[in-house]
Amino acid sequence: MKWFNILKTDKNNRSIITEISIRHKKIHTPVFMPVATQGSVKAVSSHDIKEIGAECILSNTYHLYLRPGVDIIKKMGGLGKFMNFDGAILTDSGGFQVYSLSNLRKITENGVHFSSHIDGSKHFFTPEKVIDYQYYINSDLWTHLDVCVENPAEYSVAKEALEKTKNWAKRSIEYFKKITAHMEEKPKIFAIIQGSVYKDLRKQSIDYAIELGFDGFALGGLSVGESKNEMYDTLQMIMENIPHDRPVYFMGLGDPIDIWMATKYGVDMYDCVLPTRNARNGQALTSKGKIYIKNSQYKNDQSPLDNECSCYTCKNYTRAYLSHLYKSGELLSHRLLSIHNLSFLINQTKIMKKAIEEGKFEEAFKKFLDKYGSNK
RNA sequence: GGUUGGGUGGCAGAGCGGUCAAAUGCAACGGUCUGUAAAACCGUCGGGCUUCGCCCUACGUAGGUUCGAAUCCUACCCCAACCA
Repeated sequence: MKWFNILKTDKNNRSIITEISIRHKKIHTPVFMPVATQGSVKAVSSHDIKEIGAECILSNTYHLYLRPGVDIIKKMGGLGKFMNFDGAILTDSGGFQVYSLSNLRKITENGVHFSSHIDGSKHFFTPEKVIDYQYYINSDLWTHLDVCVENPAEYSVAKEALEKTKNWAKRSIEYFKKITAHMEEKPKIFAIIQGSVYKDLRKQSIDYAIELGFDGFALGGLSVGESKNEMYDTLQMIMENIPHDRPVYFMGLGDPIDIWMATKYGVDMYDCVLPTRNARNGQALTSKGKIYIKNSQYKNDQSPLDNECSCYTCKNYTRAYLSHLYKSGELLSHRLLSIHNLSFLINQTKIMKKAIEEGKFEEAFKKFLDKYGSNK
């Protein structure tokens, strides 16, 4: 049986629903994957994650390597057992930390030298080591070490980053094949597509990923400084050049409008810190747009965060209470807002699936925008 | 009743002749966040305007000294501690 199955495509655009089967777990796309950087979707328990309906979460090799250490995770039976989550787990390679911790690292041909953001200690990541670490973490979907550059990037800078990324991709998949050869239930590995906003570079990146035989495409180097229009243009160009015979994952996308848009272009998978981070910072996503729960207008508001939402938070608590919790610095506000925001995004993907199923994606998208508002 | 120390913006609390519409913190108000170094960060915060500046009202109250007072003097009103 194939592990990646296309269930339905919309006639008028590239939106698509698929089913991914990975090591006895199923992922239905389009899918939103909550981010559990350090083996925890911040503020929510694994029980909450399941209840929210997340089929897959994303964790981070770099962070788990530094703390608690991948050896400990291995000893605990892998990350799923460690954090008591039985859904699928995708791990980011640490490539994003190459970008976000740019002042703490040095890239060489062979890998990346890091100073730990925790204690300053020195570490060296190679493509092979990162594969090893994911083996210890025992995630289901792996990514290779890549070089992510901030936008806007000079062509030469983007090209150089891509060259390294390609080189590392090759080393990664070769080592991946070796290390997973004995495994009965093999994980899958995604290529990270780089190339900034440059068409020839992106094309080259895609072609090379196909040539090397990666299991999926992870679109990197987007939503890292470029304008929305540039991002959409680049995405469209990428999607026109990508064969959809394997999953396409847009790394780090979480704005609801962006997810709708990317799904229209054919993307299957998303992850983002936005719903959880913004929840902790007092912002709730609703079908009528985002709201700041601390704003004075909500302190007397007896309605739920979102009338159209049936998450645990919306079923049980008022905006007035959430406003009070947030302003009082009560930790419960983080949990309740995180549960809601994650539920909101996952619910959006459900709406998308249904619409694609019925061949009405465009209408559903328009309906969403009409209510949500097209202002960011 | 006496002595001493105080009364500063919503609160706490600096300032003790001009650079003060008044530090700082909190509160309040608004915003940012896209493969998490984030329960973080950024604005605004006396009023009014023709708003990269100007005008008005303000540091308990009322007078006074001074070119100039939140800052010095006098009286009064409060508050705190101590002494009768």
